[in-house]
Amino acid sequence: MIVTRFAPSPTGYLHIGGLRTALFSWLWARKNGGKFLLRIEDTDMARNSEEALKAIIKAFSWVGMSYDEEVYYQSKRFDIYQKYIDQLLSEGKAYKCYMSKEELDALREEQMAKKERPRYDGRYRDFNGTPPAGIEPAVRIKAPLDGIITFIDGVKGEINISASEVDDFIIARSDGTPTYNFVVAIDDALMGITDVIRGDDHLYNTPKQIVVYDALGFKIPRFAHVAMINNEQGKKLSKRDGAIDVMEYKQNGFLSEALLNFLVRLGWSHGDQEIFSIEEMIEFFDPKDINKSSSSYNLDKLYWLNSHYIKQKSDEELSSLLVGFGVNIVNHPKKSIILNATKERAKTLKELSSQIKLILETPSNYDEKSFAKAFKDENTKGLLKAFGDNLKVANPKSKEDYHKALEDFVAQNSIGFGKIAQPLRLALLGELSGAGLDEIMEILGLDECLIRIDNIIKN
RNA sequence: GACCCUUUCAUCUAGUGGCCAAGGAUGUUGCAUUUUCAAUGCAUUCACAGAGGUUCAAAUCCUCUAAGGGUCGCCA
Repeated sequence: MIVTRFAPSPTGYLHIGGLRTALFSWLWARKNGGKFLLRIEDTDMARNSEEALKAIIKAFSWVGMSYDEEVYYQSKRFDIYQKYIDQLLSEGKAYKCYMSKEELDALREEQMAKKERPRYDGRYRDFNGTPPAGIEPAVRIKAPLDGIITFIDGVKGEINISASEVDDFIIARSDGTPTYNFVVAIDDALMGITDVIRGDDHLYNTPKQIVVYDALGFKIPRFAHVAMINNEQGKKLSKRDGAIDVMEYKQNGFLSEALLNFLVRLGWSHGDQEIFSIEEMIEFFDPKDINKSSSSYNLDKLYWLNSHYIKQKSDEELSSLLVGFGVNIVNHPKKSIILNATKERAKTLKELSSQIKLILETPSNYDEKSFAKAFKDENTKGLLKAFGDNLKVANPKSKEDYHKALEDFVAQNSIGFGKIAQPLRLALLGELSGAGLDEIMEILGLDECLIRIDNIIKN
């Protein structure tokens, strides 16, 4: 059984980098009929934010990634960790360190000055004298002193880190609370995680966690470290960058399936295929096909994907999605004509909603430049009026009727289509570009068309 | 500074020694279509980081160089 997990710390919003590794983990579990767990890494109480936690769960539900079992909170599992700290202490695999913060800083500075990699020097590793007074000790684990820590990374291949690079790191702070690398290893082992898929900023935590696995006699899972996503400037995505908060994509009118499709192709591929339904992602995903190199994201492709998925959506789905963008056509009798007229020219739901609003709302004013352009010919108003009169007589019903009315009018007056089309569009939409005139008029109906034509003539 | 990772078009990528004078997609530009804007179709543009090896043969293997990234907390 494959068990994967996503283990964010609730210190910021979920950004697309996190969403992508979560997606990879989720796909791998679903593909194998395994489990995908959600675990909140909140051991550092001072830095937790309730809001951030809610945002993460909200984002998960938006994209439709379901997790198994309940959400695990590390802050509720301290007694478990304590047990293992005591165990390691009594087995002599961990020890108390009485070094003060100041001493530690001094040591680090000294090592930096000598151009060495800063690391704990092990001074309390075999200490059995009288501890200094007034200092609450932290607990450190005994890391191997020599040799090489090796693991096979599912993405990068064999990774070798010499043991001298891994110091006796702290597993419990002086206030008794356990630290990240310790609890991650314990939880992953206890929860039976078989595949740890995470960002490669954790690559260096892996040897530390292996030290914990070994000390506790746990089985080491498979690791797959996914390279980072960079921003368009090729720099690391920052959590503070509001534009990349997952929920902002929703607010900006992106469909979750477009975002997921976009993310799955960032660092992963399946031949030349670009469009993946969720089912196909699950079917084809394999961590072995994840790229080693980091990638930068490119909004153009997301827009392309998004318009693709907008066109795929049913009228029912689209119209209910649009409610969130201030357009309610759920029960509109001409819903499907409206959507057909507009969805081809919208890259986002936001754009779609404003296209629809343009049609549904009677224009109250006209852009000066556009007006001047469309009405630069003095006869234009007269032409529009004549067209309105013709319409009244023709009494068109369908978009074919309207089309015929237009054609007839152009033929009768021997003018180019553009002569009437541009002013008419401005009259109907208040804009010079947008949906086809036939469709717009069918949606509006004869009366509203005449009102709008009349309005612009009076302008 | 030390250690680790990475390097194919502007961007995402295919590619595991011959099928590659490098394929797909987005973007660009052009043409067609059209009442506008789109959409669509067709075409166009653009890359193996560099230098040395190994080999009959290298984008693919090896070495070095360069550039980018990551990590060095009683943060996660």
